[in-house]
Amino acid sequence: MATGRSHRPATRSRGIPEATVARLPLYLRALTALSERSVPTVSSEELAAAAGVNSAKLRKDFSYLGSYGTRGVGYDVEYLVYQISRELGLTQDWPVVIVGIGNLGAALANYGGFASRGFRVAALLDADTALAGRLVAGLPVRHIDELESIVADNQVSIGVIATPAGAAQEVTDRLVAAGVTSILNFAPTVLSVPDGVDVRKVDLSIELQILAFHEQRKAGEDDRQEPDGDVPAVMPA
Amino acid sequence: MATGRSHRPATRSRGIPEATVARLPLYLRALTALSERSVPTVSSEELAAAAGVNSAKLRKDFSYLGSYGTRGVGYDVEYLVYQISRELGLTQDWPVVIVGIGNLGAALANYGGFASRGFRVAALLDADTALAGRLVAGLPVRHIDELESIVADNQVSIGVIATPAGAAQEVTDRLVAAGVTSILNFAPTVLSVPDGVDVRKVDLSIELQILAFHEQRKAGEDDRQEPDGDVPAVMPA
DNA sequence: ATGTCTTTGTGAACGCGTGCACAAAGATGG
DNA sequence: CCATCTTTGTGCACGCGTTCACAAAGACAT
Repeated sequence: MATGRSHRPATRSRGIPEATVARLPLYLRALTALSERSVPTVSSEELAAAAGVNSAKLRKDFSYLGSYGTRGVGYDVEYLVYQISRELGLTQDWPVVIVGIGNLGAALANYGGFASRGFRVAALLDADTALAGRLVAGLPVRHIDELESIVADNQVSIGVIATPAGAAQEVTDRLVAAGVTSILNFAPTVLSVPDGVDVRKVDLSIELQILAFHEQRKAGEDDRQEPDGDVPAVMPA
Repeated sequence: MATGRSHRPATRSRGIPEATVARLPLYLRALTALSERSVPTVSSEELAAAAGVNSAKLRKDFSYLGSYGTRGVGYDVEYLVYQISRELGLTQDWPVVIVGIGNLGAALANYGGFASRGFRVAALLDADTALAGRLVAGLPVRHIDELESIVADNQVSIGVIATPAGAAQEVTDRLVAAGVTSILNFAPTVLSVPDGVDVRKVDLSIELQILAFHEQRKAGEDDRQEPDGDVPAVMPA
């Protein structure tokens, strides 16, 4: 999982399991593709294949939405797109600030997947005064000291942190103090936030390390290059 | 979780639960920080706090490694760094290719967290001939048609996909055919791969949508702006 | 109207992950 | 050597998530 949920013990939000919520964007993406091809209906089997999940799981997920499929036919694509979008809150506009306009921040600013899903980049912020005013993805980079006023003026509730690890906690504190209640963290640090603030993290290096673990295991099955056992009884120094 | 595991039903790799594997990089990061401050030992309580997890969970995780703490004292930092690194396969060198050198690909190429963890960027590939030869993070961008020879010559087993969604499956097929068995996918598509190939995905937009869901729920608790009920008995068209 | 066929929605069982709580282990001091 | 104190390692119970398998629902043809 490229991600960890907040520490709170799996708060089941309004009866919709967290695991289901995490899959809704996946379904939405597949459904949007179908919608663009003007496909009127899909069966749970087809949609599950497109989303890469088990069909029973998909049906159960939709049952939490109180979603209405038609037995013998399937689900109405347009209706489902609307339902899921509404459930995820994508029918409203979410202003977002991105802090830290390095390579990653610029990539995020340019990422098309945001705008098309109801997310609007309200501002790009960076501590580097040399960057100030430069256009990235058509938006001017503004200085971090404008954070508080920008968050307040635009009613920003979601912040994206793409700063170096060292700056992440301070930026978080300022975002939270300014009123942000959801944070997407790309910096490789554990952020501490008060109750009521959600943090999701994406760590590029962690994902790669998990892959390396499995890769090593695969290699070890074919030819184990390790002479001694896998769990040697070596004592620590 | 920003991530989904491969479809295979939770293959417990050599007795180490998948959930534990996903946390090892987290522990490693915290331990590395302690190591740099020359801290000799940590208790499970301290380390758990630094990693943002429950201490009992951490102790159980380490018990899978056959790890040796000392009762009454804690864990030896250096020893644990070594153990986890070895377990994750980070003591060896992992050549990686990055395909798609747009904003995101460039960000990944520049990301310091890779090199410091045993990952070496063997090559940057892009289909755009205009990019060919340009230096990104000190490496020349090479044309996608060199993929097969580069993978073979460098024994690359891990590929990172940062292309647009439309190109991702084709790139995947070529990577797999060339011998890559682990893929980290940043493109917003479901990739199909043969058995034995691991795929992990990171979808920036999905994370944001999950945050939006919780954000909406929070807002709904204070003042519900929706006049009708949350689960209206509206029939599909 | 009736029968057949497709597909949904869900009851139930199972397995994994989590966290409590405690016994065992070892360090430390007298 | 013994007592005390700290911290690990884990047995156990609980809850969430997943999957199977099937009954109910509806479409469609005759």
